Parts: sequence; structure tokens; C-alpha cells
Amino acid sequence: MHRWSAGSRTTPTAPASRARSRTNITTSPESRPPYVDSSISQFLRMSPDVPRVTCGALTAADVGRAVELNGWVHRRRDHGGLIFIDLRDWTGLTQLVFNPATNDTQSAVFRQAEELRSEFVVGVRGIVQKRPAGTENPKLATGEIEVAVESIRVENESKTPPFVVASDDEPAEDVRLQYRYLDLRRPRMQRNLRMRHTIVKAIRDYFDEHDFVEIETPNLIKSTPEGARDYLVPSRVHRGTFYALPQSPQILKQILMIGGMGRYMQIARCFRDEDPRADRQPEFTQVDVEMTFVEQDDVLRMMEGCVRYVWRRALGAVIPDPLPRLTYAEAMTRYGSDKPDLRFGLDLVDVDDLFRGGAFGLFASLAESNDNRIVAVRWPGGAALSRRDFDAVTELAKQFGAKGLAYVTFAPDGVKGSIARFVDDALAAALRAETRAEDGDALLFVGDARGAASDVAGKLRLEIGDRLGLRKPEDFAFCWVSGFPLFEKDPETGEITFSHHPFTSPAPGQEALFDSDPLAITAQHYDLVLNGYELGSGSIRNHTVEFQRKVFRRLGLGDEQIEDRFGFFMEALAYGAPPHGGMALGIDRIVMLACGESSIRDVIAFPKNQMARDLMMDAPSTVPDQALRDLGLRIVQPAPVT
RNA sequence: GGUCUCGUAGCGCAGUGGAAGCGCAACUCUCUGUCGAGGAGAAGGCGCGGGUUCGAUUCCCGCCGGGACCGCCA
Repeated sequence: MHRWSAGSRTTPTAPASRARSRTNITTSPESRPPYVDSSISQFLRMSPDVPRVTCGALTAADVGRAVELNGWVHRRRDHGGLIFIDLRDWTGLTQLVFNPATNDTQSAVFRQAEELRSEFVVGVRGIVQKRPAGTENPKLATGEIEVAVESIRVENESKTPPFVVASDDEPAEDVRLQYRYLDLRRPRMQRNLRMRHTIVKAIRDYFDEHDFVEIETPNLIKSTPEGARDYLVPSRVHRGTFYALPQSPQILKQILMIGGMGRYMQIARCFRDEDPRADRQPEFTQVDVEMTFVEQDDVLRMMEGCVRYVWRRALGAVIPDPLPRLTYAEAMTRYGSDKPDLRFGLDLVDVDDLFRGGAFGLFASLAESNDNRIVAVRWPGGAALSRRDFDAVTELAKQFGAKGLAYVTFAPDGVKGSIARFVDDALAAALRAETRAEDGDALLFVGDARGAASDVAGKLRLEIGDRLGLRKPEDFAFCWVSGFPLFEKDPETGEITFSHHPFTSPAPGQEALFDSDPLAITAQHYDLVLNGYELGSGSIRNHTVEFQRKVFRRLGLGDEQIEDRFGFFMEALAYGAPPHGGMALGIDRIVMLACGESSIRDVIAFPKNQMARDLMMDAPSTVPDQALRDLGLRIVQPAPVT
């Protein structure tokens, strides 16, 4: 519970995301609220002779002191002759009391208090007093005391807010985004943005201690092909030409390495013109890192040291040392994902051998080819589910891309389920031995082409984990995934393309495969994964111009295209580029998971919605014709739909 | 570009082919120990367009808007 929270009201239908947002977070030393704020200008003070204190700091030790507070009216409880006001600032709540024992109800200060409304901004001067016995509020950090107000000054009034800031009821997200400044006043958002600050500061401190230098790179850069869609900025000076906003500082940080900077980091804003998701925004923030004269293992150790440091500083959590490492192949086999959620087991189990030559014709034939895979996913307690439940899960599997879903249940009275009639005692025993299924469990089976079967089974595994409550937001399971292929085949065009980016180097000694079997090359590329989210990826880069050119050519770029788009970079590589590698981690996702949130929009002050619009500013918007003329641009309306 | 889902009062939510409801907020009155204060009263609404129907907030279609996901995201 956040220290601000005055109430613990829970709605029975509260969505999981809101429940998660109340995850207990250890307060870091950096975010402890100050007690006295002496930095306020005199003219804002009501009585310079008494200290100005924050709303979250007063305790029983302060009883009897005269103090001054500033803040927002959080809630007002008017008993007629007795008025309570919860005063809020960024540190917490303090109860103000207007009591005729000290204030005549006809007094000016009492009449002022009667006029106060939610979100009014006030300054008060008063005496800290102990609350009468039995009226303390243990839910409030300042619940032992209250401030008897002697004088009050209304700094600003407020229109009636569109939603109640002081309420746990969460308005629809479009309303929150339109009135973001009100949403930001809520304790949850205050906590999230403070957590973000704490994490970013810890990141900077960590890399500073390891002799990294933070270097800014430009946001108006050259568009390079491939990858995501660029955001383009038209040039006024050079009509008809465009800057691109960086999808990441990738090439620039490599050039910093060529520039001899040794160890670089940056909290960098990145821009990609692709459709947003709960964990994706058109602009987002990465901690971007690059080092010279390193091998893959050096980068992994440095980066996992960073997340361990961050989690310790920001959350007081201990992260394993070293982090578990998986190969891409292992991750796909055991978890059906290249970003596995390791907070729970329920590993996928291959059961091809058990069905090969068996009574179930579909699986028997699938098992004949090594290109296929038959995967079992164990569902603890699944035998208690109804036929209707399994129909729903089958429907879900189809949404995931499955052609169908087979299942069996192991109840004390025997094997049941959609393929039970094909499962004799021997097969049942073998399945239970392989999957460690117990009485009361169910097994889901996905049989398909290897990749498709893994993918669907992996998603079903996550679904089961969700339903069983195994994906706890307060658990943090990091892992490395490496050993990705350097190239992959574009499923649509059949052409060879890079899996990560074209600057990734192959594993040592695999250059020879370049012409014979490029798809077999393993990349020196690694992903850091947390709870099923890809936090970021990195690689050891190509550092010779010859090899980089070879890669570009392999990807189908002609020398002219290479020169046009990457000429400056190829030139740089040719002047003694050192071996180097690095990584970038998504700050938004890190903070989201650290806060127990399910959307990065809740850890960004001013995010865009799913249509990439800013609902508060109403961006994007049209611009005056003159602005277009200056840029040599004309808007072409899309053809009307007939 | 696609699939799913939602749109009822300022906010959060019920509900129905035949007279529109609850909680909070806001407004008036009342109330001296509350902390989701309490009591009384009054005010306020079915996203837009089309269709089916005697009748549509409800059913159908389209549009607009929010969200989740797929595509996309080197």
C-alpha cells in the first residue's frame, strides 16, 4: 500500500492491473520525503517565523509545533461545526482540522474552510496536535496527528474535476490522458514517476561508477533503410529532403566507439513509426550502452550488474548472480518463446515419440517428420475444468494460430478428454511420466509445424500461468537468451534478412558459413528478458569494413545503396574501428515491471494512445498553410472511398 | 490493414424490444471527531448515422472513439 493511501477500499471487480499497481514497493532512500522545505520564497510563506513542512512528514514528535503547509484539498469532511480537510502534496496527506474549540464557526478562517472544494490549492498555518484517543488513522503515515488551522490562504481555486483525484476508481484511459495533469496528481502516478526517476538515476550512477561517459546524440539524423518506419522531419533549408528521427542511436554509438570513447551510455529517446501496444510507444526511452574491446560475456556481465544494482537500489530486491542463460533453441523448446517467462515452470514437453505409430492418426503422422512437433503443456488441476472450459481454451488456441487443440485429463476415475479414446493405459502412463502430470491435472497437446506448435504451446503455457496466478508481478525472473541465428528467411519473400540488425557479428569461427549456409550462422546477439518481456537486446558488432560490406551485400544491397545510405559509416569503419559491442534496454518496460504495471503508458508522463495521438495536446494536428509552404509540402487528400 | 471488445449522467458501473437505475462527484439544506464521514432534497444521460419493428438504449449494418491483440516493431 502506498503511503498516501488513506483507504483500502477494494472493488470486487477490480481489474488485475489495478490490484497489481498496489504491489508493495520498498521505498528507496532517494525518495524519502523531506520534512522541512526551507527553499520556498518568502512571498509564498504565510508566517516566515514557522517552518514550512511537507504533508507526509509530521509525526507525534511534532505535537505542539506551529507549522505551515501547502497543498491541494484532497478530501473535505464537513460536520457542520467541525471540518476536516486532507491536505495533499507529493509527499502524502495531513489532516487539517477546523474546530470551534479553537475557531469560532463565525470566524474568518472557518468560513473560508466551508468554501474549500476538491483540488483547491491552499497554504495554511496551524498547530500540530495529537488526535483525540481513538481517532487516530493507522492507514495514514501522519495518522497520529492533525493540524489545527489558525489561518488559511487560498492560492487557487479549481473547477470541478472530471474525475475524483482522491478516488481509487480509475477513469477510462482516454479521460486520464486528456486530463493528464489531474491523473498525475494521483498517488499511483506520483509513485510511478518517482520510481522511474530512481531507476534512471541508479542506471546513471552504475555506469558512472564503471567509467562510462554519457554522450548525447542528435535527434535529427539521416534516414537509413530497413527496420521500422522512420519518423521524418522535412528540411526547410533544403527543400525536398528530410531528417529522420533515430529509431535508436545504433550507428552513432558505434561511431563513438570508432571515435575512441571507450565506454558510452545514454538515456536516449528513440522513435519508431509503428502501431503502439501496451508495451510499445511511438517514442520511448532506452539506456543505450556500447563498449570497445569486449566480448559477448563482458557485455552480459556489465549489463546484468546494472539491473542487479537497479533492482537493489530501487526495489531493495536481490537478483541472482549470475543470471540464468538460455539459448534461443532452449527457450523455444522449453517455453515456446524467445522471451520466456521464468516465474513459473510448466515447461513444454515434447511427446512426438509417444504418439509416433499410435492410434491417434493425426499425431502419429505429424510425428513422422522432424519438421513437426507435438507439445504437451501440463495444466495443474485442469481435470476439474468443464467441457465448456476446454472449448474456450481451444478457441483461444485457434486465436493463437493453432488448427486445433487436443487434451486429456487425469482424474481418479480414469483418463478423459478429447483424445482419451486413443490413450490406452500404457500411453497414459508414459505421458504422465514425461510430463509429471498428477491426478487432477490436464494435458494440452499442440501438434503442428515445429515453429507454430512451439508458439501456440508457449502462449497456452502463459495462459495457464495467468489462470493459476503464477505470474506474480512482485516476482522478477530475469534471464539471458542468446545464440540467435544471424540471418533468417523472410516468410513472405523468401529472401534472407537479418534477425537483429545488420551490424551484428557472427559467432567466432562461423564466418566460413557465410557463403555456404548463412542461415546456420549463430549471431553474437543476446536479449535480456524479464517476466516474459524483452527488456532489450545487444550484440557484438562487425568492426571491419570488409565484413560489414559482405553482410550488406548478402542482404541484397547494391554497392550504390550501401554508399548512399551507409557510406559515412563504412568510411568510419575503414579508419581503424575497434572491436566493440553493446546493448540497449527499454527504460519504459523496466519501470513498468518494477512498478507492477501492465502498460508503459502508466510510467510515462505524457504518453500517446493506441492511435499514436496525444489526447491532451491533440497531436498530431494540422499546421498553417504558410508552414507547409515554407517546407515545400502539399497535403494530398486520400481518394474518397466509393 | 485485420480480429476481438467496450461506448448508458461529469466519473465508475447495472439494465431492458414497451415509462432509465445504482455508487461517487457536483448543487441546496443539515450535522462537533471524521478519515469512502453521516442525513435530507433537487438537478443531470443511452456516441453518431442508417436499417428491421407498431415501437430500438436494447436486434442488424456502417461510421466515430477507447482498449487488448495480430500484422508491423532492424
